[in-house]
Amino acid sequence: MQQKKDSSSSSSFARDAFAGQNTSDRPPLVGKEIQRLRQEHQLTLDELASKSGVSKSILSQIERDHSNPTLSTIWRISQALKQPLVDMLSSGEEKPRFEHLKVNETPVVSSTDGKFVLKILGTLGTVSTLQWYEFKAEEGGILESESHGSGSLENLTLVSGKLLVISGTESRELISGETLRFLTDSPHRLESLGPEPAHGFMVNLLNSNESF
Amino acid sequence: MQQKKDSSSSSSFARDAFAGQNTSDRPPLVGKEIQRLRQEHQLTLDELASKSGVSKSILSQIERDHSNPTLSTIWRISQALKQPLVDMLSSGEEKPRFEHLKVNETPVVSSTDGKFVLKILGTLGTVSTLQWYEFKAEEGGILESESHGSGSLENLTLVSGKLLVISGTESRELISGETLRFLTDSPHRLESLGPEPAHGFMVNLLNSNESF
DNA sequence: AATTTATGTTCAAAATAATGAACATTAGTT
DNA sequence: AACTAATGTTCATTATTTTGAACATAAATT
Repeated sequence: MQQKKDSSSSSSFARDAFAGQNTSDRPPLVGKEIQRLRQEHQLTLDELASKSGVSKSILSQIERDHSNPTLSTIWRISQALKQPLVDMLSSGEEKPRFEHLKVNETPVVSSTDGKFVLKILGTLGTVSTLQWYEFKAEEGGILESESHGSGSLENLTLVSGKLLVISGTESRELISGETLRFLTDSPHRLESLGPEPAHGFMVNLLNSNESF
Repeated sequence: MQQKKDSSSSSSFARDAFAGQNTSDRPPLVGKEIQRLRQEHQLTLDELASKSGVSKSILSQIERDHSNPTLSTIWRISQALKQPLVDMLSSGEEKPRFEHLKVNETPVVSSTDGKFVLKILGTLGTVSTLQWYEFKAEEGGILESESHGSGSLENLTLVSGKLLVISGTESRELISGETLRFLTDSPHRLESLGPEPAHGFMVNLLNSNESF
């Protein structure tokens, strides 16, 4: 069962040359994204190949969008890069429209007793889909927040101190240097456990997925 | 690599029998989900085949998880069913409420001399449009970047230290507590002026098609 | 410069996903 | 029941992905 094997152009899949923004009438081009992630993790093709179990050569082709990977292949790569498969695919796809998203609820940040201080570093445009903050909280400082709407995601990185995070029924304890991401489609709460003040960084993506 | 063309079980991919919840150590099983969507739309295999351009027979196999579809195949199906590709894949995957990155799991990038260290905090879901970092740079540490594309915006907040920012022909000096936003549609460079190490956060908005 | 070392790219072969036609099965009609 | 229409499954073939090894290229070392 062989046939031609045109060696120069390889598969008919390759929309040659570039891997720009997906204009939404073609499957997403994951090559650039995979390459970016691999390099961020400081892995070579060989290393990623052995981590993921996907051969080096096909990795090379996928990164250059010369191959049309199989679901299981993409999945194994995403595992090795510790990246949710879905995120890897959505990178090029429909870019989050920052334009008009209905803000179903303006996030209310309630600082209880002044022990929890939020510095608002930035918001994107007039539409609140993205906000980021620096926070400092002395021992016992508490920040309680309402739901930010379904699909919203909070990203915490702790520089120093200890922080207890409760979302829904679950909770986690964060120590210095760690990062935690969690859904904020329900009320949640941050508490500085001390003894030294908690200091960190927070990025909120609101309604990032939409889809409803 | 062995083969054997076992005709009855077809590919080695099929994890036989069921397509239940993905326990997250296998690629997602999309069969059930695709079948559900097709039936919701009241389409027969023939109809979906002609709408999607994917052959009826492979549709049948995919629905029963007897095949390991190609990215382009899944994409064509998702288009025909008017379903965001990403949603189709995530159906089975139970998304963890929390993603907890321990200290040594946070990807780190550093300059060649090791004086400028970037911790990559987030690339979730928005990968190509939004990235954020924590950085630490001892005196003399330098980070040089290419253009991030037109319309890209970089946001720096300095927690401590002094930082020189050069973008294009302009430059600014940042001191502790200050925030700077600037366009990164040209190569740019950050330099820690010391004497104490520069420490801060960086948020990059890439190519946000926004009119400026 | 010559040799290694590290990294990415191509090549022939092998595994397997995709196709169209034949087959099977069910449901509806006469 | 027998016939037909509708739907889904299997089969042989073809088209492509995937692999491992050989190759290319650049960077580092002798």
